[in-house]
Amino acid sequence: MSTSATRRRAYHHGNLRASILRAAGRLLEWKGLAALSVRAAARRAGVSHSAPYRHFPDRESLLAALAAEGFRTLDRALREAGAGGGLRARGEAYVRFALANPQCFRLMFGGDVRIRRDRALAEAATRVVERLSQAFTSQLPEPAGHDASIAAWSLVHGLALLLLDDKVAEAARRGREPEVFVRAVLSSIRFAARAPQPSA
Amino acid sequence: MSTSATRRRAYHHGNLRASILRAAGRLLEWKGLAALSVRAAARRAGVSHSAPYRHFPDRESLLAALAAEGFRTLDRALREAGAGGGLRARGEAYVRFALANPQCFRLMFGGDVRIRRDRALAEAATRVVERLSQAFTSQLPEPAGHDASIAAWSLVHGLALLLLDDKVAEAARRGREPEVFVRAVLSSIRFAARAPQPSA
DNA sequence: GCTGTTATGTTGTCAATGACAACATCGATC
DNA sequence: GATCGATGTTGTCATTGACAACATAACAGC
Repeated sequence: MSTSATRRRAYHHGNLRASILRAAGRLLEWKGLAALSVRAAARRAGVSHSAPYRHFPDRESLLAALAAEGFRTLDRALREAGAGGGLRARGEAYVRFALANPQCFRLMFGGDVRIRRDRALAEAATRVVERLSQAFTSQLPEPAGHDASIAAWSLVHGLALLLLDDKVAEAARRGREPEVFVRAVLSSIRFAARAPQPSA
Repeated sequence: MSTSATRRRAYHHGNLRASILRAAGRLLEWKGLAALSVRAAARRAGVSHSAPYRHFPDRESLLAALAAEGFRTLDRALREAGAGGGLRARGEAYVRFALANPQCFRLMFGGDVRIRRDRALAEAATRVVERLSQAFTSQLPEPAGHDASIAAWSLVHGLALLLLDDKVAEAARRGREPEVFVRAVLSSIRFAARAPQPSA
């Protein structure tokens, strides 16, 4: 299992970068962003407190790598959802990802990591944005379609965050399963392509 | 000006709690949440490094107080917007508040403060939620109205955060002023008062 | 093989921070 | 005017991010 660590705890770890990322990812989801320290990740990976600095210049770079990973996963989820279903399927996939990886989602959009600082992160994020935008503009006429695509993204993004924050009271859910509730909320909206009454 | 500090730097500050809050608020907006340390706030208020602990049990309580203040301000803004205009005015006020107080808004909804832990905070937050919910359910028929109110909230909330995070590319704005852009995006949506139909 | 060079971990250290304890000072009350 | 509780200060500790100096492994060329 432990690649090269099995045979006898070598001085050189073999794949420390990946190990640190795994450890950091678990700490993030289990204990939250505040508890994710470089040193804690190092401890979990079984190396010295400053070993991670060989692979990540500073803490923010480590967070950026985690966020980039998140964007790639989200991108995959959106692609898969888009293959079978339409816009609504994509929206549900977006919210599902957020609910499944709450801390990661918050990291990706929380402003704790400056996206521009990390090239890989910037690219991964841009890809997601473009995918969302394309999916929409291909189905709605310009130029209103572009604004509608922002609106749709805002809708799923906001819903995901409100659910994560537990801001949506239990009462509002009326006992429905998350999946069902999300579908209902997303369905309560129509996009105005041009005239005020598109009537689906 | 400086209330009681003018006459000669008394041992007892007079109104340290408020001073700390002011200092913390400025640090928050100027330097961001990460740079808002208890000690920095104390320095700015001109007191010793642990003086704030007399008024706030820990750092999170200080943040909670700031967030509560934010919720109260937001509540006022929503009330004023609701008096003159309708739902859309409220939505625009919501986004406007977020853009005017980015760090505070993030603090209020970022998950860094556990809302339940602080009574004042919980009440202030609940009041905002109820106001938003009421405004909607009074204009849309139940039960779809309730889901639509969540959708509307999600919409403005998500839009605010995407704008804060700079996730919305310059291109998407097409040179429009923020106010105009927000109005356009919010206008591209209609609420389905009744049966949700699985369209696209 | 041997040696030098470079990438990768380790140990040691520093300043900043959150948190607490022990002490100082003020103001109100009897 | 002595006492006591609220409020502020000083001192201290463990944790953390960050860096420097050192150690070890891997590999190149000879």
